[in-house]
Amino acid sequence: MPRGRRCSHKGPCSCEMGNLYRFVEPIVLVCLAILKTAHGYQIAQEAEKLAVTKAPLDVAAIYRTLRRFEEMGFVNSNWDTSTPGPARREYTLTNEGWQHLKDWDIVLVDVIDSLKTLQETCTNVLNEKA
Amino acid sequence: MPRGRRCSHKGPCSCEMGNLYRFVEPIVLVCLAILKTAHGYQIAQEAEKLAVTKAPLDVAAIYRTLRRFEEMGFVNSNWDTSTPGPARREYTLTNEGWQHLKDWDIVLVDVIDSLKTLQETCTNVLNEKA
DNA sequence: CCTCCCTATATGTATCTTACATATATATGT
DNA sequence: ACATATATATGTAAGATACATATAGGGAGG
Repeated sequence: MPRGRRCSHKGPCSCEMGNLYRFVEPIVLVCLAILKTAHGYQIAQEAEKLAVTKAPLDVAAIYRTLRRFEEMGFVNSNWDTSTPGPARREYTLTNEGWQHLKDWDIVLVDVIDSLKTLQETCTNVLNEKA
Repeated sequence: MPRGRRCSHKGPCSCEMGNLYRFVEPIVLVCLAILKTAHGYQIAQEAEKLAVTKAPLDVAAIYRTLRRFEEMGFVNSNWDTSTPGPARREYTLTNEGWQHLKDWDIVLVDVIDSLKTLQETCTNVLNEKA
């Protein structure tokens, strides 16, 4: 989001801080792991619960991530035309996809730990000044 | 960092996960708040303790962030030629800069909270599969 | 003197990611 | 007929990272 852009969320918001990483990749992986088989639109809805910022994930980013995952061998897909409405591309995780989720789990633990240190340092230096 | 790039860090690493956000902006602000007055190179060294990923912050990103902060009114700067060696551009936080740090503190708390939820969900779904 | 390294700032640019707009298409409700 | 929900896909500008490169002052060692 363009820096300084006004959004509808209350208080200082991640939306105004520039293009913060949205963790689309691990969120899509977790949603697929939960749903076992899912299409993009369904993942977009499930992902709202897991969004890292106050803004919902961009569906375009989700579709592109899924296509990239398929190129990388993390998911398999096939068209589902059995239901009424537009056709759905159904995705399921491969073993490589599950492994990638495991890797992300480890990385997330590291990132959270580092962010805690940063945030605590931030609070401390603000308190010292006041 | 290019996706899948090998790095020297042990185990699954944020370096291999694509261009993860490095939180350069809040890190530079915190370093400035700690050091009161500092130049870019000094911030780069202080920032290593606070880096969110295993890789140190890109010094180029730090210099560009400082110039942008000045445009935005978050810091003031002046050249320091009193010491031997190359001239240093000394930065100090303005009141607006301190306020921006406060905003980042709030955003970081939110982001950490959301990431915890994501990571816990990740671990749970991995355990359920195993 | 020359080379190497550290200090210090700055720019160039390819790639990645977000943000948002837009296009296409099927089906349902009013 | 029209709006809305479902569903996927592409286009593109702006933001951010990753890494290379350029410029310069100063100290250590051969």
